[in-house]
Amino acid sequence: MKGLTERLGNCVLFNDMDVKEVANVLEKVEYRVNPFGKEGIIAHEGDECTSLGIVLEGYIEVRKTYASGKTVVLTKLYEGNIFGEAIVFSKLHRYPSTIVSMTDSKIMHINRRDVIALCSSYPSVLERFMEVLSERILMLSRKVRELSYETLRHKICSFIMEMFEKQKSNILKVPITRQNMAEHLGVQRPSLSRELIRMKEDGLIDFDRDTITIKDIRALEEFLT
Amino acid sequence: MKGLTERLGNCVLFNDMDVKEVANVLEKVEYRVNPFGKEGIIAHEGDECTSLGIVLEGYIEVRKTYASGKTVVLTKLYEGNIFGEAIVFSKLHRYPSTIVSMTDSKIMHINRRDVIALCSSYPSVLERFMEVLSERILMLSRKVRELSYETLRHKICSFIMEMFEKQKSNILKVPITRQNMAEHLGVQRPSLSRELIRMKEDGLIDFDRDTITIKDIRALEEFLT
DNA sequence: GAAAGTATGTAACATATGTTACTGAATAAA
DNA sequence: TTTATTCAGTAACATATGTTACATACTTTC
Repeated sequence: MKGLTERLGNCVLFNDMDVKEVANVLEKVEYRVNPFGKEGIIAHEGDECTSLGIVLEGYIEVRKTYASGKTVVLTKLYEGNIFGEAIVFSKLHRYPSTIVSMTDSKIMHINRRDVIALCSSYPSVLERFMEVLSERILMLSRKVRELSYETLRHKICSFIMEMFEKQKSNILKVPITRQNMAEHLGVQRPSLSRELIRMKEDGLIDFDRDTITIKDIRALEEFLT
Repeated sequence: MKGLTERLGNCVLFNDMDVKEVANVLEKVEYRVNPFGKEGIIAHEGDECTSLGIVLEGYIEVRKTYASGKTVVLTKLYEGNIFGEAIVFSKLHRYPSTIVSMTDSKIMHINRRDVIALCSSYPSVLERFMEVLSERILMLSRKVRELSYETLRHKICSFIMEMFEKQKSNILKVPITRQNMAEHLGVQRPSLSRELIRMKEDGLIDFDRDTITIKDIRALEEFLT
C-alpha cells in the first residue's frame, strides 16, 4: 500500500516537489485525513466549505441533487485531484453541489488558513495553486465566449478564424470529419453542411471535403463583432 | 496629488491593509511604475505577460483587435483595478487582447516571481488574490451554466427555481417587469410571454402580471436535468 | 477492380424563437 | 373621473436550426 507522501506527490499542487519536500510539508502543515465508504457523503450541497479537499485514494463524484430526488453527476474526481479550491476562498463559501465517495476513499482536508500558511511557506505550491485557478479561469472564459455566439454562422466564423490563426493560410486543412466538426460546434451535421453551403453562396468561403478556403476574411471577421 | 501608498491602498489586493502596511509593502517588494499617455499601448495582444498590472491612475481599456482593423472594447479598468492576474500564472502566459490607456495613466507592474514573494510575505494579499480568482471562477461557472440552457423553457425553469430557493414558497412574487425578465433571460418579451402561456397550458405553472405560481415543481426540476 | 462500409451533401418537413404590430389592462397624471 | 402612458398578451409572419431520410461520393477491404 502506498504511503501518504507518494499519494500526495500525485496531487497537482505538489508535483513540483520531490518526496522529501512532500514529507516535510506533511510535518509542517495542519491537515486531517478522513476515510469514506462507498456512497459516503463528503460534503452536502449548502454546507460551509472551510477546507480544501484532496483525493488521496478512491474515486468521488460531484453531484447536483434536486428536490425531486433526482441527481446529476457533474464531475468525477480521482486520486490526486482537488476540490473546493475556488469555493473555500470565495465570499459565500458554501458547496454548490454534493460530493459523494464512490468507492472506499481517503480524503485529505486542509483548512483555509492552513492552505494560506502552506502557500506562504512553499512558493511552489502557491504557484501550482495559482496556475490551477488561472487555467480554470481561461478555460471558462473560452467556454463563455463560444457559448455566446448567437448563430451557427458565428460559430463557424470563429472556428475558421481559429484555424486561420494556427495555419496562417487562406486554404485551411480541416483535420476532422464534418460529424466531429458539428459536434465541436454543438450542432447537427446537416445544419452545418447547409450553413457552409450558404456561406459559399454568399462568397465568404469555398470548401470541399477536407479543406475550407477563405474568400472574404474581412466579412468573416466583421461577423464576429 | 495622492501618493503611491494611497493609490495602492485602493487596490483590491491591498484594501485589508492600513497605510503603514502598504508603505511597508512598497519598500519590500520589487515593482515598477510606468506612465502612459492617451492611446498608449500598455500591452499588445500576443505579448508575453510576465507581470501583474495595477491601475494606479487613469483609465484603461481591454480591446480585441481584428485583422480588418476593427476593435471591440471588452472591459474598462479604473484606478485600483488589476489586470493580467490570471494570464500571468497560466501556462501560455500571453495577453489574449490589447490593453490601451485611455487617459494619462500610471500603471504598476509586479513580476510573476515578485507576486509570489509578495503573497508569501503578506498572507492578507494572498487571501485577497485567491478571493479575486475564486469569485471570478464562480461568476464564470454561473455564466456557463446559464448559457448552456438549450431552450427558453429551460431558462425559465432555472429562473423560477432560483426564485423558489430564495422565497421558499410556491407562490412567487416576481419583482421585475416582463421586459426585464426577458432581458435577464436573453430573449424577446413576446417570446417569453408565449412560453409562459405554454407552460401554463402544460400545467407547470400559473401566472399573472406579478406572480408565478408553481403547479408542478417535479416537472420543472425534471426539465433542468 | 468490385463490394461493402462510411462520410457528406441534399431535401422536405417540424419546431423554436425572433420580429412587428396591435389590443386591452393597469397605472399614473391631470 | 378622465386622460395619458406604460406594460403585458396576442397574433401573423419570418428565420434558424433540428430531424429524418436518402443519394452520392469517397475509402477500405478483399
